[in-house]
Amino acid sequence: MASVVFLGTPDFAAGILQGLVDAGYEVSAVFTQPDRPKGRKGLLQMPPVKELALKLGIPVFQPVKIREEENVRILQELHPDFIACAAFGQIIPQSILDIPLYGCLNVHASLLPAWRGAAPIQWSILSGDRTTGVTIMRMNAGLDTGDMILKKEVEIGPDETGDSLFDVLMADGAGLLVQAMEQILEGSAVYTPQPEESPTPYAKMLKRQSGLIDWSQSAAQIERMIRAFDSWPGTYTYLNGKTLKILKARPVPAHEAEQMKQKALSLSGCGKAAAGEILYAGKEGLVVQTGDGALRLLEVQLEGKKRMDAASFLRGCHLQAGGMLTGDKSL
RNA sequence: CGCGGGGUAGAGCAGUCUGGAAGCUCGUCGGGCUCAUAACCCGGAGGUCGUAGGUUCAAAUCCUUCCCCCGCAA
Repeated sequence: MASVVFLGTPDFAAGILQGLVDAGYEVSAVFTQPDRPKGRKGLLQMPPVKELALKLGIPVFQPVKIREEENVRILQELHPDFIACAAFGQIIPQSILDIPLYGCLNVHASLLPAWRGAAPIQWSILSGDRTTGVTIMRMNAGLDTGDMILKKEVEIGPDETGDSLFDVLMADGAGLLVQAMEQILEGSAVYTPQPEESPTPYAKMLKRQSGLIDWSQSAAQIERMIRAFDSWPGTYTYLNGKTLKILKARPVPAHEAEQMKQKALSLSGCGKAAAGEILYAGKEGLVVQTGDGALRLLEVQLEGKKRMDAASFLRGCHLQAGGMLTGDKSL
């Protein structure tokens, strides 16, 4: 059986690694990011890939920079048939790409050339794509621009979240990677160059702050963001200066939204509902005005509190129509 | 010792500063009103106030120990 060196870091990568091992490949070493401080006590925590590798008895390397000569030499001495890479988090230099006999393969969670970059899953949901998928490619020096070997398309359901899509693409990606390796070994693999231009913007890496809700966007857009960013990086807004995470929401049908708006306006007696204004808080849930349409919040979490459904939240919070959710903590 | 919020009835909270009868909203159970109801009215059940000590005539409340949950930062 061919020998493989695996490069990867998060859960997604661990799933791929498991797939390789299950398929019977001899994984001679794993490279992953260094342990990082995590959690409230700042304890060092190993990346999921390291955890799995240790369990499987595979040697683990955690270079800060894999491109350094020492690591290149280690890889050379391993004489891998393949290098398999999934969400490693570091750029792989040409000197390493040249090492494996059959090339350096990457599992990328989009249908390339769409959504090149670090967060393809979230970006595909966020932008409202109906489908996405996973692509196995032979890596080159560019960023997710290598020749494609296999692809699998996956539907994005109306309730799809970043997490649920991760699970699906991880399983499919693992299977597809194994399949691609088999094809390469028997010489039947077909390498398809990517078009130079991607049909989408770059899937930029997300930060915590990416999850701040802009209430002037449409209800549909915000709802997609909530699903796409679940569970990382999550979405949030501010209520009376406190962080309020929004975990689940649904757009309100137009006619219903209009009714609530009129009622809210007659109560407040002034102007018109602003984006972020709470139109309704009561038995029908918690409804917020957006730039286009209204959004019903179904599950929220105030800082310091547990996540809870809107009804529970309102019981303790005594919110009223007219309150504001804002992107500014000081308001 | 990174910063901070919290653990009170099945759920969500108030009460803690200024010790002195265990409360609120919802749910639940029973009854009533109603053509009817998730609406309204009346009544009931349900809590070792996270744990272990301490102070006190008296502790949810003050002091100390420990456990657990959560937000931020990294």
